[in-house]
Amino acid sequence: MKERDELDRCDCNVIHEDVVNAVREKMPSEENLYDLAELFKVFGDTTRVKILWALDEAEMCVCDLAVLLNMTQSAISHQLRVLKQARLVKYRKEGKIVYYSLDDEHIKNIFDQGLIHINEKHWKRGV
Amino acid sequence: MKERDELDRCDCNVIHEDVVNAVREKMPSEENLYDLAELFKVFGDTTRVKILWALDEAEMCVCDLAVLLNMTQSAISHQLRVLKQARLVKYRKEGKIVYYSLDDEHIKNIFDQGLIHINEKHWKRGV
DNA sequence: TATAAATATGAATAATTGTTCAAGTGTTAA
DNA sequence: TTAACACTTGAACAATTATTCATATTTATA
Repeated sequence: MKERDELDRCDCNVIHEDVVNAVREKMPSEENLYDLAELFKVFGDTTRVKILWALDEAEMCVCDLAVLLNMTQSAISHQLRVLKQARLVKYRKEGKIVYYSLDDEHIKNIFDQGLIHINEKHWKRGV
Repeated sequence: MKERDELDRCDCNVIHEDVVNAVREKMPSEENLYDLAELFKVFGDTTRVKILWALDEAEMCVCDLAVLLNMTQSAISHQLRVLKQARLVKYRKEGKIVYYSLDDEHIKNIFDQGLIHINEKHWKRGV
C-alpha cells in the first residue's frame, strides 16, 4: 500500500471537517477492522458456507463432506484448513477418520443476519 | 467447475449415509448459499468494512471517505460501487457532492456478531 | 463559455485465492 | 510387512479482485 497524506483533499472536507474528525475518533482500531474483514472473507466462499452449514446440522468426516458437496477430498481438506485457522471448526480423530464440527455458536446468527439482508433486498444472483 | 459424481466415495459414506442424506435434505438451495457467500464477500475487505463503519456513524461524501481512510477518491468510488450493488449503501446528490449512507440496518448486527467471534477466540492478526 | 470541483469509469497491473494434481502422512487390516 | 484407506500438504494454474492511472461526466462558478 502506498503512502498518501495530503492528496485528494477537496474543498468539501473543510465544510465536513468536524464530521470526519468525529468519525475518525470513534473508528475501531485498524487491527480490529482488519480482523473483522478477515473473518468475513472466510464466510465469503460458497464451499465454506456449505461446509459450515452442513456441520451445523451434523458432525461429519472429510469424506462425507466431499460426497455431500460433490467435490474432491483435497478441495474440502484445503477449505477445512482455512476454517480451522479461523477457529470456526474443530475436529476429533477416531482411527483414520477425522470428524469435524462447528467451533462457534455464533455462525448461525451471522448467517441469519445475512439471509435477512438478502431476503429484504430481494438480492438476485448474478446482478 | 468440473463434473464429478461417484469419485472419492469412500467406505465411511456407507456408515454415514443416513447422516449425509439427512443433511442434504435440510440444506438451503444452491442459490441461497451462493447469495450468502456473495454478501459476505462484500464484507471481506478492509476498505469496505471501514467505509461501512464510517457510514454507520455519519452520512459522508466520497471525498470525506477518501480523506478519512487516506485513499484515493477513485479507490473509494470503486468500492462504493460494490457496496451499492450489494444494496448496502444508498446515496443522495446535492449539487456536485454525492452523500452516501447505509441502506441496511442489519450491518451493525452482522459486524457485532463477527466481533464477538474475534474477541472470544482471541483471533490474532497474521496467524 | 471556459474552468474547476466532485465523482465515476475503463483498462492495466499486481496480488490473492480456489481447485486440481501428485505425493505425502498416519492408521487399520490382511 | 504390505496394502488399502482417510486425510493432509505443496506446487501449479486459472480466475478473481483491489488499487492505480488516465480519462470521462456532471455541476457550480468565474
